[in-house]
Amino acid sequence: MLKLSKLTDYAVVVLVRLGDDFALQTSGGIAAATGVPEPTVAKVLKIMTTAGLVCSQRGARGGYRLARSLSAIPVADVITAIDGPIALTACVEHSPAICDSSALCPVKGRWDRVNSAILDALSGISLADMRPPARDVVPVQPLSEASAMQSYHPAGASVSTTAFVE
Amino acid sequence: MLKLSKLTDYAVVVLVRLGDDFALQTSGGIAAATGVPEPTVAKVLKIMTTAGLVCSQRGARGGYRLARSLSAIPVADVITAIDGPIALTACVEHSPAICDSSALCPVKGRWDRVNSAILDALSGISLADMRPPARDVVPVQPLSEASAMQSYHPAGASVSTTAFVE
DNA sequence: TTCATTCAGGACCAAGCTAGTCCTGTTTTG
DNA sequence: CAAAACAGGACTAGCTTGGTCCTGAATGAA
Ligand code: FES
Ligand code: FES
Repeated sequence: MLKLSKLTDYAVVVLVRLGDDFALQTSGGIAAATGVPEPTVAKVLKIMTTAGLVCSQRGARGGYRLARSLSAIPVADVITAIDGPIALTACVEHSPAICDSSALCPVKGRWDRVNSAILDALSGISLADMRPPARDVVPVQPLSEASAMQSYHPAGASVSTTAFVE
Repeated sequence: MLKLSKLTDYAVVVLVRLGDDFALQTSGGIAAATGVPEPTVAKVLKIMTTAGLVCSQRGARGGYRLARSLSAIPVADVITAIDGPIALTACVEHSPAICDSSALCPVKGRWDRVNSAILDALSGISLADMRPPARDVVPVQPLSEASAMQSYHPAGASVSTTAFVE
């Protein structure tokens, strides 16, 4: 369906939030600030850490911090981190899948163009571009447990619903 | 995973095949010519007909024919026909889904730019560009110069599926 | 030291979607 | 009428995603 996974959507929200403050922020704090469920925030941040987009600090008073500035993180990086390499079809290079019948295929190698066009588009937009123009930055909550969570639950924040009618 | 559905891949193969001949072609014949399983070809063609990309002729000696020339069919149209409107997230304009929490969402409306970048990329490439090199006369339009376009990897590039193998 | 805190890394399961098949019409030709 | 081909769904198995949870390791503070 040419859609992004929900986690990617969450990731952008979380990363943008991280970009609001240089101090270490805990996953719980981010969850509280963004309204994204804490376990999900944690999951996203783990992935982001593995991908090298954020740095983590363990232990008490630990937390996360951006590894680079928002403007240095193209959207493509976030997508790649979560969804894996951008490969529209199994036949683009870098794709993990291998085509058995490249000899027969009439469109062999032809998706690469399309794929790189999209890759270029996604590489040209950074997370800084995803940040709200002038938004009231919610101050980092030191520790207050994430109880008063206002659920942001992107029921629509992502592509979940299936009401796609032309 | 930011991937296309398999059917879209099939559709391109089938449409390109249709573009090889102006005569009516039956789904069975196309299946034989492309190696795509006949039921799948039929399914794809039905969808294409509904979308108006091909014309059909019922009855004995019936078949399918392109409604427009390959060069007049952007890849975006095929994707839209099969996967529905291109909407990376539920929050892009034109998306049928509605975001409940647009008031809270930190990245509200920010995906639109990403989405249209991709839409532009996909609209700028036509099926004629997807034809095998031998018949490919139309140059691809550059969308953004990001670069070193990744040269195709002839080997290993391929659509998928074992169904292609006889 | 000992403990609370916080991240790391998976395992796990339910739900939704995709791919592929099949079946029952309907239209057209001969 | 019979055969050829498309029209339009219904249906199911399998995969992927989303979301939760559990155990363990690192860190800092009491
Ligand atoms: S989640 Fe809908 S506006 Fe962002
Ligand atoms: S299907 Fe693999 S090269 Fe086209």
